[in-house]
Amino acid sequence: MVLKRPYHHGNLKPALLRAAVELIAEVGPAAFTLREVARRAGISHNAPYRHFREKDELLAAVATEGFERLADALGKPGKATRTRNPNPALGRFQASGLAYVRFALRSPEHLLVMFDWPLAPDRYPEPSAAAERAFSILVGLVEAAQCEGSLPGGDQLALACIAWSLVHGVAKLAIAKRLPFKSESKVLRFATHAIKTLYDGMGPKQAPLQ
Amino acid sequence: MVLKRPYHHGNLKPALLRAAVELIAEVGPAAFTLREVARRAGISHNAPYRHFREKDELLAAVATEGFERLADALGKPGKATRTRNPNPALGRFQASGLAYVRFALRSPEHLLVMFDWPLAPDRYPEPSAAAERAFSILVGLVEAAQCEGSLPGGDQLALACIAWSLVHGVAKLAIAKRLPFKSESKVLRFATHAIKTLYDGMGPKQAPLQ
DNA sequence: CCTGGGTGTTGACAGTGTCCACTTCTACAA
DNA sequence: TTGTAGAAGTGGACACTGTCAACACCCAGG
Repeated sequence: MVLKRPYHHGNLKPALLRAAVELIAEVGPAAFTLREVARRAGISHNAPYRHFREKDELLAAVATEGFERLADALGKPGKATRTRNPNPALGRFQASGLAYVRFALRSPEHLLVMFDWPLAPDRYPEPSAAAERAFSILVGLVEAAQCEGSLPGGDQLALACIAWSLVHGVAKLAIAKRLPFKSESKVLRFATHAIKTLYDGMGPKQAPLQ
Repeated sequence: MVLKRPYHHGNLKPALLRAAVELIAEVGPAAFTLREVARRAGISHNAPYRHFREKDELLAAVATEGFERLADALGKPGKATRTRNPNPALGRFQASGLAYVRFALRSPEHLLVMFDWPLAPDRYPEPSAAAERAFSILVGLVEAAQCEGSLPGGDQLALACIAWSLVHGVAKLAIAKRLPFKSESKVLRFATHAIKTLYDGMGPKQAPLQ
């Protein structure tokens, strides 16, 4: 009795997504190959074209998935946020920065595709839309902290962009192994320090943007 | 009388470097093609192999050139630094952050190769070495500001890394067009604001890293 | 039962990085 | 001045890639 894989895979699309992420984790997005993904999924080199118009569409799906997971990570309160914290909104804001870096360290392959793979935004609007959603979560956290009085009022967008830039820089440099911190915990401690430093500079008495 | 290109190009290597940077500026590092570079330089598809072992070696040369130009930009005092400034070292430190962002905006193709192209550091040590040199300039600026008293003493490395992370994040997000600032001048104004905010948080009374 | 269309396969083509053998020219020694 | 070794450039080949077209399979709904 022959145990053969059926002609139809069943749910190839998610399997392709998983295999793609795995492959990117191994060889990076540049050396990523549609045919190798197909090989790993045990199908012919053309089967992916039944589920994705082209290579970039698969990568766009990976990027979208990444932004959604990032949004989840940013939105989650984080267990370190104490209930007796006098500034809970501030705690969540700072925790989200740490969550950003943690996400990058644990899913570098997603981050690479999300930010380093050039996808024409008009051909693939979904990743951009998911990115907007994630960013709006950050803006919301800034606004909450402003209401709470733990961040200066005024330009939420600028404040959010500054915070985003800092944690994005930490994340990118860390996964490129360009920071002198090797272990995940050391990077996270550094990130905490960086976030605190930036927050100290944001203090309520700060001057407006020019 | 036939006006023909001589069999030997003369100085093909720099011509290839220039053509490579141009092509990357047009299509990005991912779609960058050695054969197209050769075409643009008006030579056969194999001539580049007389000057670069492989495609990655050409890209490594681009990255090295980028880090050297970045180091130059960081080291230059910057015309905005006033001679009557009470804290000249601090001024140079902050100006270097702005120079980082300016460099990214004016040479995005270099920055992309420098940070987003995965080169095995053991096979291509030169870009890493040039990166080290650039980073050490930043550390030097931090130390000078510490001597001057305009930055807190202590862990220069951590301070430099925080500053680097911030401007790197601004630079990467800006050239990926993910910041809500379109013109170069607006991005630079935002970067100035971000740097100032971070500096305010670094103030001399800051707590040590955990 | 039968049939349309979604899913998967095989084959093909142009373009790529890289290897090899070959040609052309330059620089330097005799 | 001449000869020649070797640097610089050429053309062809190979395996591999993304993508297209034509075909095979098989599950749903009539």
